Amino acid sequence: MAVSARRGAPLTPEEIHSTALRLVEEGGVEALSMRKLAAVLDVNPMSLYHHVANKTALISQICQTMAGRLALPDKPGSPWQERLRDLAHAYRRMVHRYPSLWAYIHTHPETVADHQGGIWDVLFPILADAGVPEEERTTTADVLHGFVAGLVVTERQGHLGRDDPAQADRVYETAIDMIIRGLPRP
Amino acid sequence: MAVSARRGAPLTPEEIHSTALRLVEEGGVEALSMRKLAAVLDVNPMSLYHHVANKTALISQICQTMAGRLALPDKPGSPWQERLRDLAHAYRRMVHRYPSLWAYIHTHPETVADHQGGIWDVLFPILADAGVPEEERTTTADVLHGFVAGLVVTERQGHLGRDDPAQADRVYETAIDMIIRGLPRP
DNA sequence: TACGTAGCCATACACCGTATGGCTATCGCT
DNA sequence: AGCGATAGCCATACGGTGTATGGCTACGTA
Repeated sequence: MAVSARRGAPLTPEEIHSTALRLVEEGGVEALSMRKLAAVLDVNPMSLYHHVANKTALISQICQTMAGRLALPDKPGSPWQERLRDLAHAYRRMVHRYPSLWAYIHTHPETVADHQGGIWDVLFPILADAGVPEEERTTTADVLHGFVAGLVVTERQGHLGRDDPAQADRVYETAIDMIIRGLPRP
Repeated sequence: MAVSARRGAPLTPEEIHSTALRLVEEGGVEALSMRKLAAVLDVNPMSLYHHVANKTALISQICQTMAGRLALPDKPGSPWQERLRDLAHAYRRMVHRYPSLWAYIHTHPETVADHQGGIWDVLFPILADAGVPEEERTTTADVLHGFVAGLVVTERQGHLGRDDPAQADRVYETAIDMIIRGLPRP
């Protein structure tokens, strides 16, 4: 199969994805270039294109592997308020781990498929328990997701806890309180 | 002064900013390049650098001119709920007008100075009327801004009103309701 | 043994931002 | 009037980007 002269084994999509994700974690999305990635993998840049359609497809794929790493908590017995809070915290943790990639997703929504798997499977039952009627759950989920996403972006921008990370935690908590307070219809 | 051979008059920063903003409105931030801008202005690319420090400075400047175009409503007599709603709508209108530039700001917060002028001067009195104690107003403003920004981004991504723009209006309205409901402490 | 093909690579193209340095026409000053 | 400073413009060049094109090698299968 004409394996690379410099490397022993042939490339695998997994190897490409993980190293690309590592590059993004280290230097942001703008630090990921096909040439640099190829250099790290010790391969000619064009060899990547035998395993990846193009750069945007690659980013989309590593976005999905990142989303797959979202640690989803759900304690079915607990009240919906607590579960919603846990979910918001899990979301926050993930954004803090991959801030740059997350910003990319926010401006390129097409990279992530719609409303299936991951967060949504956890969020919908929570909304059901909170008394949101079924026909409103999709949009409510969208609104809540928008709120939390905007909140985390704001935090990433340095506001809410400019100096003190403990204060950021507190502000995040009270913001979640606000959401929980606002969710039930009067 | 050795005016351009091809143009009659010398370049002005205003001309550069407005044409750059036009390019961004038409094709997004990624469609703005110094070379294209120079071509539109019928000038050598390097001539731009006598009026603009570099590309990011240029973008930062057109961000500010955009922010200056935010139509800020404020009816001091009305209740804070109504004024908050008006502000959220003004924000939404602006994001819809310059979606790409807005996304850029969200991922490059350094482009816009902090907490002075524009929105904040209007938002702070509203929060005061809503009974938010002074020492919490900054973070509360940040949280609310995060909420609304995330909401609009979500809308821009096609959710909340996928098909029907009227439905998007309705959902936005109820989301603002939710914020207003959640703002006062219990 | 012959062939298809999977994997790799070298080259090239068009684009990008911008550092460098030189040209010219105008202004203020002597 | 003469002259230096300077504002505005431009040509060239460097290092970077994504990727189209086409050719090479070595393996699996028939």
